[in-house]
Amino acid sequence: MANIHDVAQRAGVSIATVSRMLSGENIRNRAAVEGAIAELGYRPNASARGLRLGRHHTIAVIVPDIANPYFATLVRGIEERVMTKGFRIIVASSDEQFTAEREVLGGLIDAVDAVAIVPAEASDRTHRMLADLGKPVVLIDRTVGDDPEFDLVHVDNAGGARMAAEHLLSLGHRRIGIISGRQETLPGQVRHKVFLDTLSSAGVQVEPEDTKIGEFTRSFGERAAQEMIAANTGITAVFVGNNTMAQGALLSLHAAGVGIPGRLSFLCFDDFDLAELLPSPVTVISRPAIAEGHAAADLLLARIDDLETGRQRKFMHKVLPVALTVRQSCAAPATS
Amino acid sequence: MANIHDVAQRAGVSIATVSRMLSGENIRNRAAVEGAIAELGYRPNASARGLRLGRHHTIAVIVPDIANPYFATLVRGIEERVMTKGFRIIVASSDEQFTAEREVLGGLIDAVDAVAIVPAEASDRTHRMLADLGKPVVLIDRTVGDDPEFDLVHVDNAGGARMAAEHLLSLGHRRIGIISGRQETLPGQVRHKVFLDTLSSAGVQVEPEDTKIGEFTRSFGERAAQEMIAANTGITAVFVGNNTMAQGALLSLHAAGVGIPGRLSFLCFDDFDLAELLPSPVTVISRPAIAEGHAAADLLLARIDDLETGRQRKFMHKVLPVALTVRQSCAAPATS
DNA sequence: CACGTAACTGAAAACGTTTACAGTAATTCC
DNA sequence: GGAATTACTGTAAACGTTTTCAGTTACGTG
Repeated sequence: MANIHDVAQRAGVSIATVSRMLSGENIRNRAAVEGAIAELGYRPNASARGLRLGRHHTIAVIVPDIANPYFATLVRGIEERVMTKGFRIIVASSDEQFTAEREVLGGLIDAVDAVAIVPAEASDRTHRMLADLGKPVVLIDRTVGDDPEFDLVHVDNAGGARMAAEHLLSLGHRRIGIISGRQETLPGQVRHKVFLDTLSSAGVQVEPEDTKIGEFTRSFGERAAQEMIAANTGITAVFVGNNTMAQGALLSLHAAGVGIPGRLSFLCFDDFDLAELLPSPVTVISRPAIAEGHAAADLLLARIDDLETGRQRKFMHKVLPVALTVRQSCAAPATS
Repeated sequence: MANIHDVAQRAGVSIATVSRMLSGENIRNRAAVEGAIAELGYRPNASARGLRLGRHHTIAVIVPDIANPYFATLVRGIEERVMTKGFRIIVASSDEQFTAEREVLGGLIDAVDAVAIVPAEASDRTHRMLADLGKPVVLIDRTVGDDPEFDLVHVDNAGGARMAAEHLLSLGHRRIGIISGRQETLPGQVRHKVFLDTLSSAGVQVEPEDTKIGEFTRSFGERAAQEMIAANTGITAVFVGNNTMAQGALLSLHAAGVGIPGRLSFLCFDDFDLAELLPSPVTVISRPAIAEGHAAADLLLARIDDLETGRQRKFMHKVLPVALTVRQSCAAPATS
């Protein structure tokens, strides 16, 4: 494997001249150096460059679980965008554990230029940990602590929840259930609150027994739906806070023979594969995961650029639009 | 950010002594060094270590598309396993392009210890490119070139295809269609061939007009199913070579109002989310993506170990079992 | 006590690259 | 022609870590 010394010797110049040419400076005998590089198949050593420059052209991407389709798509969006600028991504799954985040980032922070993270916790300790990294950070979907010390990208949770509530109201639903994610997370809290507030301003209240709050997991969705079925409180519609919980809830409703939308209208935040092929194709608030990844990447790349040019810029808060995708899982409540 | 010089100064020893202690050697004043490390929050610089050692504790993982649920799960399996050995993963999506693979690997090969790849091509040029990397490589699912110069992990394509054929035969199907992936790829070829051979040994032939071969994509699946519907040759069952194509085929069949299994029995290789919730829950050959990732990681970690101990070992070829998961998309052909 | 050995130490060099500084040659201007 | 300026060069040091080699100290044995 050829190094810069080999190239310099072959071209009859110093290693400094080779390096300069690679950095875009003019040199006298460009042809000889280019020829040597091609003949030797030379590529600069990334570790050496990173060590000398303190810049690695690498982004750390931390998500709860790379196998989750939403996060996988988000990562794809980030990858696509940073790749166009010669960057690559290191990926790690946190399993919603702060300790995993801290461990991973501690071990690789001096080999990356910036961090994109879907944080496990909204806590002050996460806030501090991220601030102490001394690298640009973009939060995705969720906030940490109180100070606006990081860039943030998220979808229009409020707008989506409002659309969901209005859709169910417009169909005539008045006894409505909700399955929400953890209230310490931005998506969990905002979707929940805005859905309730929108109903409330139309004079509709969601009862405590019709409210389930827990993890954004499939198994929680299953359990929540099972409990609602068992409680049999007469809800005619349910709003589920994300697609993973919704998949679990659908399994339970199916197993219990609950007809959708005949007995229960069903609407969830986030789309998922084959939603349109289910017995009652699911009405969803759909979001652009790829675009969200692109937006996060753009914010980080801009931040990295700022570091090099010495520019100071305020923290950005970017909100991506969502859309109501009406399929067939919602109908007016049965009159009997 | 503290470096090893800071630690050495604070502990009153040389940097060599600090380094030795970190490498597990005995030193006289261990307490002082450990104390200095803790007080300064010192972590070794990964780039410097990698440069000096030529070892990075990093694995490159190249898959066609990280947003594809199967590959995302595979990557998760790899991540889980290598992480237990202090390794991390750099991920890139090739979009089934050799040129992307070559570009990505060229840029990061000196920053990683090994490569796990689902190659875009079975070609000699891919074989050569991977061999020239001079690092351990494990192929996943697909082979390259002819020589067995790499470790390989794949699922039991032959076993799965055989089970699929036998299942349809046992139900009495005699006019059967097949939608297969590219024949230059191991999964595409083996699943196709063994399915046909199994039918053939029971005296059943698949007609050319009932055979569709193309990309392992959803859109190809859609198109293939559309063509089969339009051809209306009277097939009573179809076997689809993977889950992505199957999802596309299901969309087309649904749109055309083709009843499953009433008019057409449907069976595919690979499972997918919510398969059991479809109007006719899909019968699949299911495979263990996480376990496949684990197996690939284990082979690579063993290879890395070999490099350090100087051990020579033959190339491994690991085959993971698949299973027939019977749901309700297959029935005996209608008698009318 | 003298000698040999084991255990540890620090200085220096290595890994591959970038760049500051001093030097040289060529060009331009007065 | 001489002085100033520009454009380029190579040497040496930097980045943070690991490890070789030479040196020192402590211990055990005859």
